Amino acid sequence: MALDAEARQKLEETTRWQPSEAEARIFAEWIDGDYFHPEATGNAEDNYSVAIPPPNVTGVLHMGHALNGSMQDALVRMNRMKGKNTLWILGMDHAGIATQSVVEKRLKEDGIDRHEIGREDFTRRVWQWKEDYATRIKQQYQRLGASCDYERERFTLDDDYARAVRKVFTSLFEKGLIYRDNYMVNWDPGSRSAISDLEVVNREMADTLFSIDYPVESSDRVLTVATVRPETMMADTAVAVNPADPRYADLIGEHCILPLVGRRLPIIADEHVDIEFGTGALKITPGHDVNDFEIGRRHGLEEISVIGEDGRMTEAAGERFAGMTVGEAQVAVAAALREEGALSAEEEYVHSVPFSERSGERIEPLISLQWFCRMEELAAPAIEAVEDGRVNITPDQWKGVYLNWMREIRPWCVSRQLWWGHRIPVWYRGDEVYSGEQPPEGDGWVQEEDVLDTWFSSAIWPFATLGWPDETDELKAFYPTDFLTTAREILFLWVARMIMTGIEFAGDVPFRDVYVHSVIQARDGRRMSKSLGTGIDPLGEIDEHGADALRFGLLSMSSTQDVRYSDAKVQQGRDLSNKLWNASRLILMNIDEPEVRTVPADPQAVEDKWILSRLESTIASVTSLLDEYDFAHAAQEIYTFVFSELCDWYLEIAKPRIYEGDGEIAQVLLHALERTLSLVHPIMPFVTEEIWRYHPYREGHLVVHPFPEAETARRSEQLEASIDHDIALTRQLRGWRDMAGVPPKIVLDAQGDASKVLEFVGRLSRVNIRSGFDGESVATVAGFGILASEGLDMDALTDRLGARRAKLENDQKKIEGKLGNQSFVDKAPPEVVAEEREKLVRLKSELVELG
RNA sequence: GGGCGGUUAGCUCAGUUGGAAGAGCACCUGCUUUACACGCAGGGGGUCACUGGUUCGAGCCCAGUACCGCCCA
Repeated sequence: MALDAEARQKLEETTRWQPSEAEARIFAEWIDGDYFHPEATGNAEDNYSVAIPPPNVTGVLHMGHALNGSMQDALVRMNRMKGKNTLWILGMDHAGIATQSVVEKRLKEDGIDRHEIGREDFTRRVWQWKEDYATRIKQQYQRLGASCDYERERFTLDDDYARAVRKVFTSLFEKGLIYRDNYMVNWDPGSRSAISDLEVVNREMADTLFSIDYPVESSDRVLTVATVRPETMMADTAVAVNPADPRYADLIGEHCILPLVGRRLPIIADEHVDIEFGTGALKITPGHDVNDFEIGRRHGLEEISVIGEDGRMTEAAGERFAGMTVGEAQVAVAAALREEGALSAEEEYVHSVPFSERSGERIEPLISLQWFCRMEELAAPAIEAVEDGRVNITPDQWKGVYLNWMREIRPWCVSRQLWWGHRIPVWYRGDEVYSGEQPPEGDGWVQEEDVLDTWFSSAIWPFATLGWPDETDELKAFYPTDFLTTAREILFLWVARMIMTGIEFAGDVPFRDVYVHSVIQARDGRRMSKSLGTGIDPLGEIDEHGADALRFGLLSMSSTQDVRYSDAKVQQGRDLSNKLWNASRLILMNIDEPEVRTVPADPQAVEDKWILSRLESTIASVTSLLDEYDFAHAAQEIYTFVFSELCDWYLEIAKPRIYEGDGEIAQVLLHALERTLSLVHPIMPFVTEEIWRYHPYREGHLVVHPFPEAETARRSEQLEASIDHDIALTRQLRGWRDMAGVPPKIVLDAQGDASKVLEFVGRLSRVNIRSGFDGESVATVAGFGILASEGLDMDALTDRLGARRAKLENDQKKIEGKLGNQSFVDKAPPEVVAEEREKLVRLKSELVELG
């Protein structure tokens, strides 16, 4: 099939790849073709599936999603092209605290407080928000080209999903792993909720360190304690010293008196106390400090709370301070102590202070009644799964990080004092507590007000999205999934928990491979963040350079370490898409479809064999790089092949035959183009699909075209080396011309045997090589005698030849020194020594040529 | 405080088992070569953070120092 007139015209006038014109149209074709929506048939062993890390419905697509999506899509597309039944599960996360707070903030701008409108009305408004944002996020993934199954979109608060969550909770409850306890939690006064350890960020802060004298009972002595939080002293229930500290050994078991309050505090001994810090005596406040809480539990101390959930002092703080904010109380307590003469020192102290990642407020450690999940039993098999390789974590170092954390896992506080989320399936009636998937029978039951931590529902994402707990066809076909790519910051929050629940509830690990990708930082090396204003909008980059360019750029800048966003890499991607487009124009506009589509196993032209060998080598290496998740090198291999080998050399070498209408080269080119497009498609889907539209072999969309499998029979290192030699000669001649200042238009004459090199050497270097010229050659280059010509600038040449000679002589000296070293010759492997000798020979012959 | 990672060309980054350092961008010199100036050809540019050690040979291995970053407490 030759190009029809319309197609030819389109190719002729489109001299640049224009992503904005094509991308939406192409994506619509993929959707119409239903390529992303597989039947739930077959089994997970043969099929390929990936569950997207569900983006939060709080925001829009950011660079992290774009990177993550590019990686997943590359693998998903490659496996789909390999003919596997492939599913990429799409969905969003309700993101409890985050979503509730953005909606709350929005309402506040309209002067609405959520407590005024009530739980039901509030959550209805959040759902409305969710609908808007889920639609936007979905469209943004489509802009990126993500080949998710848009018909199987899931949300962590859907009815079916909620059923799965209740089932998991109830089952853990019945196993006794879920329990309710008064425990120290990270209280976030901003969201008025407990949050998990993993949602706390520590920041360096300068505070005042107060030294307070606690008089020892029936003695003249005082114990001086140092604290940054004097306002919590009303909750002190002991003073602790280190048992190994000789200064206080005699006081252990005695009591001291709490200033301002007058309470008797036992003086206890605990290993935790740092002898070096302050005076070595520590006030113990089990109600308001994490470490003190544990010391208190060890010694059976009373737990007093003087700070309420609103961040204000309670009645228990005494009427002098009750109702004050924590900050106000600190000032008031310090003043009162000063008045009493109990404050012996104040100094500045820099330490690390916990803040809520969500609300940004300082965490108030409080004791409160919360639901917890005990983790050891769930962690054990999840540790094993990584140890024995059923789950493989790449890069390797993260495996160790995962294992360390899992081995020291702590109870997980799963309750949150929010409205937006899965309401905990527990009901109370008097002292009775019931947990079940459905409300209990009978009257008088009241459901728990709290909701579950968002991560409790995301923890079951890979199987809950497939219909669990029902035994669906989807589960059978697509669980476990194959691959998960994630940012390392959610390795514990999310990945570890999925492995635990997967094993516990779905009977198998949730995925085989976890790839922890790098963080793309802002151009200046800072973190990309909305609040810093350092974010780069992927949609803006797509508008400007095209989705293929962004995908290529992100993949090639990704690495095992954090990297700065590189505009140059995105431009490289744009250049590559343009190059593919134009190389294809050259081929498609000048070549007619051959009668036979196959390419001979042994084509006549050596350059044809060469490019086919290079193509198959590239296919082999790109495929294996993608298999080991080395996206950056895969992208670079493709770039080098297309630019350097295919375009700069092969197409230039082949041009005369292209224009002559050579039959064999038509076969070679169309074959090479078909395979190149297929190879590149997983990384740059749009431009390749668009080019494929014009390819005479096209029978359907490229998105489902077979992915090339490397044909080893076409590969020949020997052949590659021989063409590489002629390429090197060409470059040598070109370099010499430039050195000699020969204008590009002038064709030089050179004395030599043209049959010893391929035709292109003379053509591409613009040197007319033949034997039998009259006249003397002025220089010898690569064995050819260059004849005098009007274009030669002999002075410039002499200067530059001198420089070249100096460099060669220097190299020669180095190698001779090496070979003169007896122990090198004796001890180095013979092939290394031989190589050095060859190098020396080459250098010497080039020096001779220079004259 | 514990752990991990980084320091290579002006910039951003690669460097497989130790054999003498690469890419892209930027820079310089040419080129309206009928696929592409988002292009082509040629070129300059590095005490591989520092100090010791192992080795015939170290960017790579070992020990230490400095600075930067991340995770956990």
